Amino acid sequence: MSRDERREAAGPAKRKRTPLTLAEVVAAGSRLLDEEGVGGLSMRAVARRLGVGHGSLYWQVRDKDELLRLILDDTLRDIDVPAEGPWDERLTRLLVAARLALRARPELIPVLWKAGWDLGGETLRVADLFLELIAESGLPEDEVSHAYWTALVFVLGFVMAETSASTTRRYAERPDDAAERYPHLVRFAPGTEPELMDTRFHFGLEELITSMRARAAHQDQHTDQNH
Amino acid sequence: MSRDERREAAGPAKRKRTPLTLAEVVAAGSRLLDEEGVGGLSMRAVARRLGVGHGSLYWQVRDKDELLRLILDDTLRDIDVPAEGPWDERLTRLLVAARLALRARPELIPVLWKAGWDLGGETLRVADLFLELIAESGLPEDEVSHAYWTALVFVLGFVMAETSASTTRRYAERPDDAAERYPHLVRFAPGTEPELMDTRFHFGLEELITSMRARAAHQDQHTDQNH
DNA sequence: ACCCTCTCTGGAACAGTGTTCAAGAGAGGT
DNA sequence: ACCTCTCTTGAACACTGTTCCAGAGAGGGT
Repeated sequence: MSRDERREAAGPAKRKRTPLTLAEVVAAGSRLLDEEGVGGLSMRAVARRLGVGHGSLYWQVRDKDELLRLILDDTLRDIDVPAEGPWDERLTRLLVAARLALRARPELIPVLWKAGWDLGGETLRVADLFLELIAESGLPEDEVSHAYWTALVFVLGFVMAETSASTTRRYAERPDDAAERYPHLVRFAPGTEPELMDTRFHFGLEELITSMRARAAHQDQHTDQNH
Repeated sequence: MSRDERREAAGPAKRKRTPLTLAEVVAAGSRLLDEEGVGGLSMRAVARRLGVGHGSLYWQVRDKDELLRLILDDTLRDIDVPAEGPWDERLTRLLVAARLALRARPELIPVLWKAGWDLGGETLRVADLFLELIAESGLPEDEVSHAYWTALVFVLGFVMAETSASTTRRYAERPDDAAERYPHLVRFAPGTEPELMDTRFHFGLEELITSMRARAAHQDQHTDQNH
């Protein structure tokens, strides 16, 4: 923030090379994350990609952690939702968008986790929108935060599970005595084909929203009785 | 596995020091994880704690990843459930136990994640038990795996969220224009006191199981009509 | 008793990491 | 022309995981 202001006040200065903006660093980091994964995202690699000494990055960014947080915030920028419409439809859209955004860069989930949600403006924007939609459902006030957690946790956990390298399917592939030791795993071993994951996501989402609707209706009934 | 057999076949051999078992390495790793966190859990630190050269560890363990997987498996060992009783009660117990076990060592969640669930015997045992209890609910067969995912994802995401360093509460503490920019966050900012997290966990769990019961009942109805 | 083998140890070495720092280049303002 | 203040650079530091190799030392065979 204060760094940006300094930068703007200084105008379009030209140093040896064009002066290396924060945006460039974040962009390079994002590209590197997409192409090489977290393993390839080192400060030195980012610098190399920008044709810059690795020490220079620390002028734009305090930490590697800060860089990761900025990349996360940038990733959440795309998440949005139509301004009008029924709350349940808008909430569905929001969670679908969140799933897609996180799934594109699942390595950022630990960042979101470690940082304790105390992040950039985009993250806060999405969280606020999230709460707005849930509050709109008509849930009793003290249940809003519960529903928020449940939904948040659902998306986070889901993306984590679906981006898991290999999956439970492997249980069934165990050669030896798998069928005896883990009969239910072998019987129900859940597949992870993309279409299946999609239906599973919407299945869980629908359950979430249905339950919210039911509680909200119950609340309405109560309110009516009181008037 | 094959390493253990080798070890047993060789008998209680005495080398320079007592011969450094796999169990010792895992135990030292676990203690280190508990006391210092993931950051303190380096191969060299484990070796130092055992009074052993760091190269020696690689005789017991292929990787640091393998060590982490063994620690995870050890952590899940405590998870169990009474053999008798109604499925919903047993499932509740299982998920509560899973929450507690993971919460004690949340740093292992990424291990579970990266390893793609393809882990040690304890992990498989728990997953099998998990599926058994869900299947017992009477859910239609193709919905068992859906419910498994939903519940799994709930526990994983929940522990992740609740062990988040700081939390959404901080939103409200933003000094400047937070109330204008994030009104819903400020209004509903969910606290994270331990008791609150407990009720939230059971709230979500109850919703999960209620929805399972409803679907199972629906299924019964269908079955009755077919007979 | 010898010796040989095979398991295991200790420590050096390698390539990599994030971060700090002193030295200095190059614009902007005076 | 100067000085200042921003920014770049590459070396340096303290780590990391992993590999490798010279050996120590016990067990079994002769």
